[in-house]
Amino acid sequence: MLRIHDTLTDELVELKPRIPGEISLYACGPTVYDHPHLGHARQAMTYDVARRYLEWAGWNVHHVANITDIDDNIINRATSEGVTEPEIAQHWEAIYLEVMDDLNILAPHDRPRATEYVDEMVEFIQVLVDRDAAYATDSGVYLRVRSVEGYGDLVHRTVDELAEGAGTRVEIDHDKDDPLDFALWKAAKPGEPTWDSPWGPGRPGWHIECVAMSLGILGDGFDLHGGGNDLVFPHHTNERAEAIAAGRTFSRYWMHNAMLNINGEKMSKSLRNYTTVRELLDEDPRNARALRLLLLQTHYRKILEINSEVIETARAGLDRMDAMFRKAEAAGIDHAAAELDAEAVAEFTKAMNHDFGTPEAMAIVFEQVRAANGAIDAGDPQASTAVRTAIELAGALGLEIGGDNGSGDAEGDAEIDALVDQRTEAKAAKDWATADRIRDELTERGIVVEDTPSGPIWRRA
RNA sequence: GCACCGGUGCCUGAGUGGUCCAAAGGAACGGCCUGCAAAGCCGUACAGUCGCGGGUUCGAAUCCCGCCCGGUGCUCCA
Repeated sequence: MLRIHDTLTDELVELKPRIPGEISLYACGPTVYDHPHLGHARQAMTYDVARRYLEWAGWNVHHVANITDIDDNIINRATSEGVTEPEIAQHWEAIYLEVMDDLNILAPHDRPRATEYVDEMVEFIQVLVDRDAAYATDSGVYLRVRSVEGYGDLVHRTVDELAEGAGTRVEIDHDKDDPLDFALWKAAKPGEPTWDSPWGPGRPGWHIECVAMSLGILGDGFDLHGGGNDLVFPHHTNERAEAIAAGRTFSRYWMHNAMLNINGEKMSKSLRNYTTVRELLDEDPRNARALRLLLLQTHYRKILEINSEVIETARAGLDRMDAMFRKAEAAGIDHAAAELDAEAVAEFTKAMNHDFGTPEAMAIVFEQVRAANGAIDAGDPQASTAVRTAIELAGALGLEIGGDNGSGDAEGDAEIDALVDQRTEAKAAKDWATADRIRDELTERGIVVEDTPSGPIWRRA
């Protein structure tokens, strides 16, 4: 039984899919106008892990993640750089996709773009206008928020409580019937990209794209909608309102991942305290896996303090897993065909079925790593099971054990192999001085030599 | 101002009524292994009890009340 924390009810509930055995998941994607930062990586990875686990557990998952390629930020950036909006969007989308790939995040089954769904959005808005849930003014089309039953349910606030906060906006938005109302369609302003509509040329307003795309691709009553918890209000609240006002059934469960902190504060664009994913990967490509491990060791709904120190820590944990893998390979253990440890698999599944309990799941993986190391040292034939189980379970969450930095066929490896052989010969002759000199030389070149019962193996530090 | 979330060992962090005299990873220390290392394994200390004070309960890190501290959302600003 799969249980998740549902934002709407604020309770741990059993996820009962619309179609048995199948889960439809819509995860909000980025607006492409700048470098993705670590917060975007956490968001994407949260749903990547969820999707991978569900698939591993035998569910048939339909994962949709959009690209928002038209909005104020894109227009502003295009204006300031003197280029067109599509140029900005295409440029940053390509970078986003590249970064996601580097992070080993699976491409969603569908990745719709907002600008490809404008017709559907217009049709959707027309329905809202026809139902008198929306009204047109000179500046655009607005949704009557107070006509929507349970508008603030997702944030657990009443409409009046929300209105209290929005009160001071009345004057600014003089066009609106009610300060809470928000734009579904924005009338064209000079120099902005526009599309035709029954209300004149303009462009999509708040979050209508996600409604059109999620319902368009996944259909009414799809299972799960996710995103960062900074989207709960107003973004997801408004999406939900639009769907309800149109008489549609929107997503039936909601999950939201927590933010990343730097020095105790939320990482965000406006605070300018973010690290881009590219910076992290340029520092060391292994950081892609280190970041995944770090995120897995923290529950997705908990704020995580992130800095170079905790990344280093995660990398050390990763080294431990990889060392186990190298040792197993060197010992000639045939783990690929080995059986899984049924008890560990059961515990892992139990942890994951409890609101994606990845920290517990990873604890189980590490226990298998320790068991594997011990068994390999002892020459225990059970070693292959532990090795296989660790690799399998980590792999189910997208973490590849033994993924990189081992000895291989890269440029210069033959030379290192030769040096390692020389050291082995010196050791055989008990010429410790020569052996240590060679090891020092290797160390200087960033190579670590590890002696095992089946001979030396080496890796890049 | 309103609301929400969090405060667990040196660090990152699991656990949300008994199986917890509190997982896992990292760092530290000791032992084994090694020619010496590295890696690994074993063990130890650090949480005298889970921010503080009350309460509920046979039983609380876990529930309730109050307080302190930190953060976030709305507001403001962009």
